[in-house]
Amino acid sequence: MARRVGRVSAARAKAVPDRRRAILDAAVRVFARQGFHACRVSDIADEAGVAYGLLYHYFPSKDEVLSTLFLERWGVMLEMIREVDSQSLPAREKLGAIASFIVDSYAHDPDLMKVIIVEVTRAANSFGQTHLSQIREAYKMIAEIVTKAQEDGVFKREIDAQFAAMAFYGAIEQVLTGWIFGLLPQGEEHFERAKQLVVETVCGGLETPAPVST
Amino acid sequence: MARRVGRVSAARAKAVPDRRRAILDAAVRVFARQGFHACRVSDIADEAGVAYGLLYHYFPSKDEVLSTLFLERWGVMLEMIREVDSQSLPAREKLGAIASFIVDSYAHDPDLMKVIIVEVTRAANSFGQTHLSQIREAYKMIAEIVTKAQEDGVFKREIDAQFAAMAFYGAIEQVLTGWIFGLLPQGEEHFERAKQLVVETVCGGLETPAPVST
DNA sequence: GCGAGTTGACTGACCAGTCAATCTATCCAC
DNA sequence: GTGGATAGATTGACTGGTCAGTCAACTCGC
Repeated sequence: MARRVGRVSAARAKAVPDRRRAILDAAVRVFARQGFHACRVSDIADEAGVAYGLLYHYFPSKDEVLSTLFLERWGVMLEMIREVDSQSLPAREKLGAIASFIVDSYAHDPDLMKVIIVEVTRAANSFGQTHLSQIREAYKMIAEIVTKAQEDGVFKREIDAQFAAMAFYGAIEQVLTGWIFGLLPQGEEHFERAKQLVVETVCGGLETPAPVST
Repeated sequence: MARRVGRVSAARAKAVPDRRRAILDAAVRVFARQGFHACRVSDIADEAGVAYGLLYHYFPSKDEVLSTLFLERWGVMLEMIREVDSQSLPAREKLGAIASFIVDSYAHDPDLMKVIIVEVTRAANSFGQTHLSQIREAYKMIAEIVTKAQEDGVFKREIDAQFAAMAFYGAIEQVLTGWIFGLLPQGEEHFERAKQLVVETVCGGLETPAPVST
């Protein structure tokens, strides 16, 4: 964990290349290109321009490299959802913020999101199992937003919040998957549109028919 | 392919155990339990109660076993969608039939659906790539149903049909994933409810606000 | 000259796929 | 109906290649 070296005045940080970071960044590219199982540790080392053994200086195993990548990013997302959740906003905007964050994450670093989704989030037999509690945490918070909206009468009560959360998250992830597989057009405007569409579609189906009366 | 032996009068078929089938069935259980990459070919042979080498008598490779399982089932689904598509039904009912079929498939053989989803449909770097055209075919037909409904004015036009198809299919697959991961309650009544919820949610969001006028 | 950082050849385990041997059902010649 | 031939089904020990992880040696800044 303790990455700080305390050796230099932080200003000269550039001069000391962060090999650990280089390895993580290289791993993202390699995992995205070849997949976790299909790639060799030497592929990561080569991509990082680093000796094979150095990876084991910074990480105890190949698995741990992927886990680190996942936990880093997923942690940011959980924090973001928690942040959004704590504010008092309409459910539609909360869900919109979450959709935005996920889509922006993809737009900003498609490889990383591909790796997280393909190798962790959807890998029910390997890392998905290992990090189930983290993943579950996200679903839980989304479900809470839905429950809250149901209590406020904004969302229909007959739709189970757990299911709604799954459907919402699933819709987003599938759109990302569409981009990952190259099945859906990408680009700034498509990303923006996707955010709206997902929220529009899912919230449209969840909201009570007559938003005027009570 | 030619499984017929022509040796017996088909009535005594029971006496001739279908090893090929036994291997496929065993593979489903093993893949579901351990995952494709984590299991060994000998695990499949053991589970099928068959010698190691026999698997290679019926299949050219371990990969081919999984591909066979996927193509068998996915083919049935494509045929079913095509069938539904050809009838003249409201879009909501068409999508409902598709959701029903997928959920029923899971209810009927959870292991098989788990394998198909986890190891193929969502495996962007391995089998998902290999069978992309098959997978794409399903998305395409769902998108066509949406397009048709948009032309009829039943669905909003501002939502891209491709995206809608992805969101719809993604919502279902995520609900299955919830069951697979043990995050969502299972059982006959939950399965029935899930069908309604997915259709209700997604169609609710896609349909034009005022279905009365026009 | 100390130690963290770095190197890459090597090892041990694992496992997909091969193959020669064995088994069994069916058929035919007599 | 008996023996033997034939071919497909079945067996499992073995091979070859792969690759995660180890470790002894080297570098270099302080």
